Order: sequence, then structure tokens, then C-alpha cells
Amino acid sequence: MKPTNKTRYAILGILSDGPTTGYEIKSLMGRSTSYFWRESDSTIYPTLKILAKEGKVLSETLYVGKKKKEMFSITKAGQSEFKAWFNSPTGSETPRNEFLLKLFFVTNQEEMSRLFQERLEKAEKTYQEYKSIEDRLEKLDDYPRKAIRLLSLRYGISQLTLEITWLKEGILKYAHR
Amino acid sequence: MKPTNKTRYAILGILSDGPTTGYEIKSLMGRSTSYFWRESDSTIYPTLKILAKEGKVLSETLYVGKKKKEMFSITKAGQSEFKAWFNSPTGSETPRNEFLLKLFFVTNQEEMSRLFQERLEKAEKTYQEYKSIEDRLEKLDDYPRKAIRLLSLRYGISQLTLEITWLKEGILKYAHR
DNA sequence: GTCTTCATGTAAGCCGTTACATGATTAA
DNA sequence: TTAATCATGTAACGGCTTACATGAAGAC
Repeated sequence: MKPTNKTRYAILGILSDGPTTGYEIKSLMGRSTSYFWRESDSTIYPTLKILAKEGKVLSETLYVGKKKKEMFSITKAGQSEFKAWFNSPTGSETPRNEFLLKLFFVTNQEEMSRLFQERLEKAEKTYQEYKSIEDRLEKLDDYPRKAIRLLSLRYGISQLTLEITWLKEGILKYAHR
Repeated sequence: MKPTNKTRYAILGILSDGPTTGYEIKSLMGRSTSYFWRESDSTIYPTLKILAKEGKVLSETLYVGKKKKEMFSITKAGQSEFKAWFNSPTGSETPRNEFLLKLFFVTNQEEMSRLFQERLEKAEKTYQEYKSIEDRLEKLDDYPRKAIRLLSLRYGISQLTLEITWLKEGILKYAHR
């Protein structure tokens, strides 16, 4: 069975920028990748352990007072696994859009109105979040990948804009009573 | 642990339109929901069995020659489970976009060029597929939910159009050599 | 006669989420 | 002193994919 676990690549990619701790990887993801790539809380540490066992990362335990910190750094083997993934064809996720599934089963205007309204509220909230991330990013000093990270964020923003427009049109056209 | 399995709702929703067989559900999904909701091959039959055991569907075995057919129909209990899901708040999937994850780790123009080019080819292929589904749908006689199903398909098409534009711009702006 | 489609399933095993657990440090 | 954040994990379980399996009917 072909392993499909991509958490490891996200971790190896972050470690490519330099050594860090599991906690730091977790919070970095929360700050920066969360709108296109999210890991649940407990996946980072076990995955780091596995990678260490495989020789893809090295760990070093530090103590700050009584507080344990485990710094991880990527090895040559880790780098080549990362590159192999990076250069391999990108698979597409199996589509699972619960909103569109519900839409598919809509039978009357009232249902559709509720569905669109609910979705619109969420989309507008997310839009505001993305916008504030954009603000934060724009204010940062230049760093090597700033341009590309802004680009991908703005891609997300324009997708959301499109969805919001579509939802509003739908509400007007089909759910007007 | 809260069950998250939504395959059952897709099945119950399809059965709301009238009795069918597992095979028919499978192929209907392949024809109509596959761009926003896909099930893998082997999930339909076991799920139908479970639903039957729970009293959410009824099964009736027919024979056409030696060929067995199991027709399933939705029960009252099934209908109310479906409605409960339909009226419950729509959860959002955890985001997992492998393309954007790779983009996040890009370090030079050559890598980005390859990444965008690959994605563009796939997006254009998918666009063609959607367009031909749209053609087929447009030619069908009117049926109750035709308008709404065309609407959601066109939403997918406009999302793809946006992505294609974005990819082309990216190739010109950032990956030009 | 052979290939495709119809028609229905089982089993293994990875994957991912949720809930649970622990303890130190720092800010209010 | 209490809450939030830093910091690191384990266990259980449901879910999902892949591979495997079987056989009839119809098309070419």
C-alpha cells in the first residue's frame, strides 16, 4: 500500500529553513500554512519521532531551566526525501465539499436561501481573516519568499471574493421571495 | 467520538429521489457529484448494509435472469436522519492543498515555473471536462433541479477559470527567464 | 470468443481526529 | 493565584483507500 502521508513533507520543508522544535513547527503552521494546509494538534510530535528513527531528522535535547526543548534538524537523507516529494507529480485531493453536496439535494427556495446565507456568513468571516493576515505579511520586512507567500495568499483571497460574489448573485437570482 | 462519516448522507440524499441499486448510486455519483463529492469504489455497498441494519433503508432483492439486483429505498427514519444532517451547520473540511504546500517551499524561479506549468496543464484538462459535463447537462430536458445543478457546476467552472488566469499571470510575472 | 459493463462485495492497513494527560513558565 | 501559553506527548477509534475477488450479460 502506497503511503500517502504528507505531514512528513510539511515538517521536512519547514526544517529546511533551519532547526526548530515541534512546538515551533506547530505554531508556524498555525500562523502561515493554515489556510491551505492544516495538521491536527497531535500529529507533529509522533511524526518527528518517526522521522528521527528513519534518520531523516536529528534531535537534540536542550534544557532551559527545567523546561525540555527538543531541537530538530534535517539530515541529508531528509533533504533528499523532501526533494523527491517536491519534484514528484502533485496529486489532487479527493473532492469533498459538503456545501455543494447539500446544494445538490436542495428541493426548494427556502432551503437554498438558508444554505447560501450560512455559507456567505462564513465566507465573509474567512475573507476578513485572510485580509488581516495579508496586512501583517505586507508590513513585514522583505525576506526571500515574501513575494511568493503573498501571491498564494492573494490567490486564496481572490477565490474567496469569487465565492462571495457567486453566493450573493445566487441569493438574488434564485432565492428571492 | 463524534462520527463524521458523510457517505451515508450522500446515499440517503440520492435515495430521496427514489429507490435504486448500489451500482446505480455509484455510477450516478461518478456522473454528477464527482467534481465536488467523490466516494471510493468500495464504500457504497458496505454503507448500504449498515443503513439497512439501522432501519434507515429497506432492501429488496430482485433477479433478472441469474443476475442479482438489490434495490434500496429510504425509510422514514432515513429521511429524518437525512434532514437532520441537511439542516445542521455545514462543517468546513480541513484544508489540504498539496500544490500550495509545495509553493510555500519554493526557493527559485525554475522550481516555481515547473510547479505552475504542471498545475496549469491539469487545470486546463479539468476545465475541458467540466465544460463537456455542462454541455451534456444543458442538452437534457428540464427537470426540477436542473437550474441549481447547472449553477453549482458553473461555480466550479468559474473557480477553475480564476485559477487558470492566476497561474498564467504567475508564470509571466515571476517565472519569466 | 473476448472485452466491457453490470453488479456486488471483503480485507488490510494506513491515516487522521478527538480526547486525554502532564508539567513548566510568564503575564495579569 | 489563576489563566494563558509554552512544551510534549499517548490511546482509541473511526474513516478511507487500495488491492483483491467473483460472476453474469451484452456488445463487437
